Amino acid sequence: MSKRFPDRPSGPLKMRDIATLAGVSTATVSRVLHNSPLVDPKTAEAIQRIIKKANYIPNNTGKALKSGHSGIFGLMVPDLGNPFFADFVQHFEQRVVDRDQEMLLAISNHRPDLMLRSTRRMLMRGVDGIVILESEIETESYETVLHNQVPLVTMNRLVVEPGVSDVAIDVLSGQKKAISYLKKAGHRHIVFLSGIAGQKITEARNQSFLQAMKSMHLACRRESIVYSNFTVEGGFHAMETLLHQKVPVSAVLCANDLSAIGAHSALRSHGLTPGRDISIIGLDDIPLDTMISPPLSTLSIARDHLARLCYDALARLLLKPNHPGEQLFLGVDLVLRESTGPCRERVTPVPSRGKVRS
Amino acid sequence: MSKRFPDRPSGPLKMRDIATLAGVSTATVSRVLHNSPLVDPKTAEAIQRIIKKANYIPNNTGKALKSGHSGIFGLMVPDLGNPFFADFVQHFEQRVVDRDQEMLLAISNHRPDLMLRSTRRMLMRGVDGIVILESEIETESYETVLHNQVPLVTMNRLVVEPGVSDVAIDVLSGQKKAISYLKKAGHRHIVFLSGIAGQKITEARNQSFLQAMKSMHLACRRESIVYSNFTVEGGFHAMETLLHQKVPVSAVLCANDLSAIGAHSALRSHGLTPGRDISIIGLDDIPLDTMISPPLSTLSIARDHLARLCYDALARLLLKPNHPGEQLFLGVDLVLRESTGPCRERVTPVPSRGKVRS
DNA sequence: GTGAAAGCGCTAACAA
DNA sequence: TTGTTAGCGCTTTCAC
Repeated sequence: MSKRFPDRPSGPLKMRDIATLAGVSTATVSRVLHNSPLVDPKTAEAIQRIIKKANYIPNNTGKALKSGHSGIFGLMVPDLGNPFFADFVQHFEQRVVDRDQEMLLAISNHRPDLMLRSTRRMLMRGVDGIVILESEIETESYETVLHNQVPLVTMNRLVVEPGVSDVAIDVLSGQKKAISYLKKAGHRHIVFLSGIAGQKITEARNQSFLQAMKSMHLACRRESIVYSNFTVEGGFHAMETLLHQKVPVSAVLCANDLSAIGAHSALRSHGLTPGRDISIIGLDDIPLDTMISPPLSTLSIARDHLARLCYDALARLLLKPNHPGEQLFLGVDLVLRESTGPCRERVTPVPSRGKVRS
Repeated sequence: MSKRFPDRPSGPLKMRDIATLAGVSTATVSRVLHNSPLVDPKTAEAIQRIIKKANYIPNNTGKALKSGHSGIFGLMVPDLGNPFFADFVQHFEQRVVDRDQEMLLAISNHRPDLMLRSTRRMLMRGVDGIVILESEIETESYETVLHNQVPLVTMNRLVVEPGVSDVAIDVLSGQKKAISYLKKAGHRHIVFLSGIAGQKITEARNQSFLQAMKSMHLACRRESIVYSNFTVEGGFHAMETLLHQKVPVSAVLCANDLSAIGAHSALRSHGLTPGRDISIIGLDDIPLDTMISPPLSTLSIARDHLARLCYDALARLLLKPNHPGEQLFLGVDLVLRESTGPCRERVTPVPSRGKVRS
């Protein structure tokens, strides 16, 4: 690609150069590069040798222009600071490079303007498909993608259209697992430390939380759901508020591990011990969970599996031109560590008699 | 790029389509897209409107083929699980997209074979330049790059050649800051929890540690340097070994924060308190540092600055065809938190008199 | 101020 | 079995 040395004889070698060196046409070289059986083994071997010796690296730009496929996939994640996404990126990259394709990475930071720009840039580069790990997608950016007929895989949007598949975490069943465990451990006052207020996904998860509670015959009040922003700081503040307001709470289910760790930290800073005084359950299962004390119980999401699901869904869209799109789900596993334990209900003991509103 | 809908009228719009719609030639459309002053403002405006309405997105592949510049930069990092690299990637990406360029990310996992393959793939995609955050680069992969005349920026290699610049952390001055502080705090038995045995960078850092100790008039013995692998587990095991062998140690300087956190954890699991019984100083300054208890003192590396240094060095190589390459350094700051404190020398108290070998 | 045309590196009919 | 050739989408002289 580089033309940095216009004074030099040539710059990087082109197929033409190899062809000339070998005394054949570019077509033959191209065939050799694709292991076409149509070429004389002797010629092929000779050309292979020349390619090797000259250290020729084919220029994919030409190929992409011709074929209409770049072999590049766009991946957009909100934030690499969250180990969950960092890990996903690693798994996705591995899958992509195993197939000699590439990954164009964009960080969206939950910002619609960045999402739009990144989407546009990806389309300009001629990506073959896009995976967006954002559930709140602005219609505008989204339609730009659709309009350009590039297959898209989203996460947790629970919307499917032709050319657009979605992979969602099966949060409801996860919440049921967690709440079922907590109930058996004697917990009644369970709070959901949710995501960002106003987002569709947050609302959906609140609903599934309420549904899960209901299915376990546990009551909820308005204070049973508090909002945060998926960060440690956010979880810390949410928990602090909860404690200051003396909301009855013996267990907290969190929207993700980072906010759970924030809540964990808030508890400790109040002299409370997670798992003894108040139980905490996160969602994701990041390495950090086992590095804090006591280690965090969580609903584990298998990132390798998730990355595979996304990649394969994209591959399927790619394969079938008018694919209707599909909705996939990934289950989660309850991983019990030490931030959970039997209920002690220290904060506001359940009165022995009288009206308990919850 | 996509030819997924061969049955459809066309697929994504090309410049030709816009030209036809506007009743002009592709040359004019191209000029408009580049804000050329040579085009009639009225025509320009009309074309702009059409582009907007049709939601036309130029195909960069054609442009790249023509110009010889893809506007794509390759970034290779060893491991996104390390927050240091994840953070670097975020800063680098931001810098790249601010200039409407792209970032092709590859994870090398310290594996020479992956590094080589990734380098090849990047060259095939016609990247304009490459940044490799690996200090141990196999000659083979490296020469492939050089041979193809793509500018390269490496990290901590301390080797510079035409077309190849290096950005290095000024570890020596950092170690001096740390050791100076520790000495003032009364520490004499300072151990360096180093990197992977056998690597060039490890050897270099060992040497600078010895030099720093010497400059502070502190003695070293063979046990003053132990090896690890930059991970939490590695740091844990190294510290365990140190404790089991009853090596006299009152302070530990670590090769990075992750291994420091491992050492921290090992201390705690032995009932020792970092900062009180043994002091620990890391290197990097990752968010995790403040999430453990007691929080980790460290030598802070500014990732935003580092990313800028790398990007700008690459830009400079790109600008000047026969650039000789440059060696840059980034300083570190000692950040004191609670994993450091006055010496107590509990493990092996200094004898009041007699020969002290260290 | 605008258009025609060549060509970037590669592939794949089609010819030979 | 191999070569010739026509483009893929875009830029950019050069001519009008």
